[in-house]
Amino acid sequence: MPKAKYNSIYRDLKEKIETEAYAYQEMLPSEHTLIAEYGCSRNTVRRAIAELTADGYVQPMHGKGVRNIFQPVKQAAFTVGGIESFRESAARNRRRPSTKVLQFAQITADEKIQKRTGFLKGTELYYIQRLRFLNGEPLILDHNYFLRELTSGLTPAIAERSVYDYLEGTLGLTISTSRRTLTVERVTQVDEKYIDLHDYNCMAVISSQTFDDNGILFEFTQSRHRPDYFRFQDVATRRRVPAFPEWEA
Amino acid sequence: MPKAKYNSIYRDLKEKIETEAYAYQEMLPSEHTLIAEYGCSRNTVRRAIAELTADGYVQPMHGKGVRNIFQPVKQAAFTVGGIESFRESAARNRRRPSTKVLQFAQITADEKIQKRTGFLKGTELYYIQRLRFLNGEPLILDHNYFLRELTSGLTPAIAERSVYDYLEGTLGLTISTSRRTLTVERVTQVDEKYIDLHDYNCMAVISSQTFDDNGILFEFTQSRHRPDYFRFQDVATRRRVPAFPEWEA
DNA sequence: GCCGATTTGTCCGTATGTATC
DNA sequence: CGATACATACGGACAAATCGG
Repeated sequence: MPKAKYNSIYRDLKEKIETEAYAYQEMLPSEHTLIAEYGCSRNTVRRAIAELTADGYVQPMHGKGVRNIFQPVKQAAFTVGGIESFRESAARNRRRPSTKVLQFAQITADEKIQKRTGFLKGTELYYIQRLRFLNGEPLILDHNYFLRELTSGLTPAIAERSVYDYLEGTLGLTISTSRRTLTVERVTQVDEKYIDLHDYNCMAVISSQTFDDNGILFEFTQSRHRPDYFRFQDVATRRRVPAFPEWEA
Repeated sequence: MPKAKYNSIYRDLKEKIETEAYAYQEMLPSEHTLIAEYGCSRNTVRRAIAELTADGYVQPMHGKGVRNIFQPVKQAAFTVGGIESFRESAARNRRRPSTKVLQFAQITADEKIQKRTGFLKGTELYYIQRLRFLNGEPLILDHNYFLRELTSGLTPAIAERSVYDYLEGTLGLTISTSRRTLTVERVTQVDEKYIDLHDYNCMAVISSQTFDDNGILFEFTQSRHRPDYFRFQDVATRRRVPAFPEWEA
């Protein structure tokens, strides 16, 4: 799908970095060099580099060059940036995924659901509760709410396989932005029933609202992870702080 | 610091969105309109919009316009994107921060520290252990390792006030990228000693490596948060899956 | 269904500023 | 100081998606 030039340059550089064609801390070729190499404009090279920066792969330094700061992840991370289905994320971590559907229902949002999920009261939804296994061990409990209007035809069989494949492939839904919140919550009776928690009394919880390309909220999911199999990674950049004079006093 | 034009447009639009000058789901003015409004080029407007998109504030739709998808956070969030000092983050959440220094030492990295922090064996470091209070309640336990070579002159007094102010202000260090990992870990004896955990037996743990603008790792921090006061937010975007040849047929 | 107007997406070339060496 | 490198900004061109007539 993305055959844009900046994207192919981005992927090419990314692969070179990952395969250590450039050493850690080494400078990448200058923009000027890359322009010649890829036969494109400066803007296009800069855009590719901007994406690598956002990924935490490189660090441009004014007047000096662009430094490779990529370090391969030693330990498998469960969740990293982007929006991924359970199957995609399991595959990235080389684990065998499987799913058991615990509940599958058609419901109508009430006040309580509105407050939790963001779907307005009266909205027609699917509610799905699923247990997720990695290499045969139950580790994640998912509660999904899907907007029926945009996800019609969902079945337990699809829920067991891959909802995202169905939505993107069969229905042609375009998944766009997702707003996620990560918290740590006490275990519930349902958690305890299905997941062997050892002596943990907390779960790592990712709550997310997902929008399609029309900006319509079509999914709310609460994904409850057993702590020891949970890891979330992120790259942040420093922003200059705007100034709050009253603190200085 | 950032007096760049795109940045002022970004901040202006951001404030308008936050103060609901544009309603949720409403379209922003078109690029053409914004160009006239701000008296700048199209690229400059587009760059500001790109930043708002990365923040999850808006969603550009090809051929249609740019939609406002910002929803104010109901519950105070403790940690969101970016690199923030404890004081900055407390202020953003309108809480009164205070800090007690539990340990302050000069150490040399050994094998174990190298493995945990990424500092090579033999590196001269400061090790600081601090207890963080919000509105007088102890909620966070921080373990910091700073590279002495780049952070010389640190004292317990500075550690109690603000290390970042000292590094950025006095030393002129420029903080750049940070690689963070979020996990949930069992409480330690030290956690229990200083933080009233109720019956939680886990902590939310953010481990981060921070680099300066020369790409040098100068800080490793492990920040252990009491679960009920912890919240992490994120906006993700769906990346097109690279190759489905059958679609092209 | 076609066409044209609007809007965003991609790409180019150029100019100027600023930091580094 | 000049050369090199990245940062910002401008203006223009064409493509692709959407919408209304």
